[in-house]
Amino acid sequence: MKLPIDEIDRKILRFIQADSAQSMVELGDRVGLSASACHRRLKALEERGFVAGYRAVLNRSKLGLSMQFFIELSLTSQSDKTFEAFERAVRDIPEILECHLMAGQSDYILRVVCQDAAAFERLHRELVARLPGVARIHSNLSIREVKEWSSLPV
Amino acid sequence: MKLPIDEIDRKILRFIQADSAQSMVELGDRVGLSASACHRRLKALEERGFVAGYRAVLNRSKLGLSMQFFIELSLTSQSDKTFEAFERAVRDIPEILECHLMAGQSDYILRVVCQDAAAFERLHRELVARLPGVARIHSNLSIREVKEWSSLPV
DNA sequence: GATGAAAAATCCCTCCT
DNA sequence: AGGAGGGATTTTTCATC
Repeated sequence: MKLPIDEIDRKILRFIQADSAQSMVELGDRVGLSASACHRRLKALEERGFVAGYRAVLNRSKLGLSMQFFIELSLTSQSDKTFEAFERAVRDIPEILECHLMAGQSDYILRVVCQDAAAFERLHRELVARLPGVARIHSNLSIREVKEWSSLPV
Repeated sequence: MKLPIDEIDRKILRFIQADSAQSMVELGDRVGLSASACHRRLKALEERGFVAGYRAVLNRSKLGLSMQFFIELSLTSQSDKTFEAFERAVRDIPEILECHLMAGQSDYILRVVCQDAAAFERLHRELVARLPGVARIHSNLSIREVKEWSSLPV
C-alpha cells in the first residue's frame, strides 16, 4: 500500500470535501486532469481509505433544529463498566450528534441539537441527566456558528 | 412554499445523510418508492432548501490529523470591532474547523485538528494565542470520538 | 506507471400513462 | 406514483507517452 499522495490528490480531496456532487468532468477541470484520470485517482484514494464516506448536509434551521448545545459532563466513577454503559446509552440518543471522551476536568463533551428551549429542557432532564453514571452536567448554548462545515486541511 | 414534509421525505433525508453516494434505485428501494418518484421528492427537498450540500467525509487519521481539541476562549472586550476582527481571523485559519459564539462564561469555542503535540503547540502559540482580542484560552483534548458524524434527527 | 480518448455500462431525469 | 426513453455521466478499455 503506497502511502504518499501528491498535490493533485490533495486537490481532489479538497474539492470533494467542499462539494461531492460535481461531475468527474468538473472535478477533472479543477485539478487539471481528464475525467478518466481524475476518476482513477479518486477511486484509488477511496480504495486506500482516505474517504470515509459521502453525506448530504442538511439545513438545520429548515428542519426546526435551530438550537445547539455543547454539554460537558463527568461520571460518578472511572470504572470501565461505567464508561461503557454511558457510551452505549449516548449512541442511542439521536439528538446527541457527537460525543467526545475528554482529557482534563470534564470526562465527556456532547454536541446536541434541538428545536427550542422546551425541547432542550426535556432532552436535558429526561435523557442526558438520566444517562448512566452521570455526576455533573454543564450546558453551553451556541448562539451562532461563526465557522462551520470547514474542510480538513489537506 | 409548502412546509410540511411527510415520513417518506424524512426517510430520504435520513438515508442521504448517512450515504449520499447511493443510486436512486437503491434509495427508492429503502424508502419504498420507485426511482423516479424518489428522484422527484429529493429534487423537491433540495429545491425547498432542506439540503445544504453534498460532501465527502475524509479519514482524519489517514491524513495524519489525529489530534482534535476544543478550545474555549474569551475576548478582551465586548465591542463589535473586537468580535468582527476575531471572527474574520478565525475564518482564515484552516486548522480551525468550527467556531461557535457561546452564551455563558466562554465567548467562543473552537474545534481544531492537528497532527501531533508539536503541531498543536505551534498552532496554539502562533495562531490561536495571536488571534485579535484574545484574553483567555483553555484547551481541551478529545481523547476519543465516542460518537461522530451522526445524522440530524429528522 | 500514469494519461487522454473513446467505448461500454450505468444512472439521471423527463415525459407519459 | 410507476415505467420507458433519451441523454448525460460514470466506468472500463486501450493506445500512447
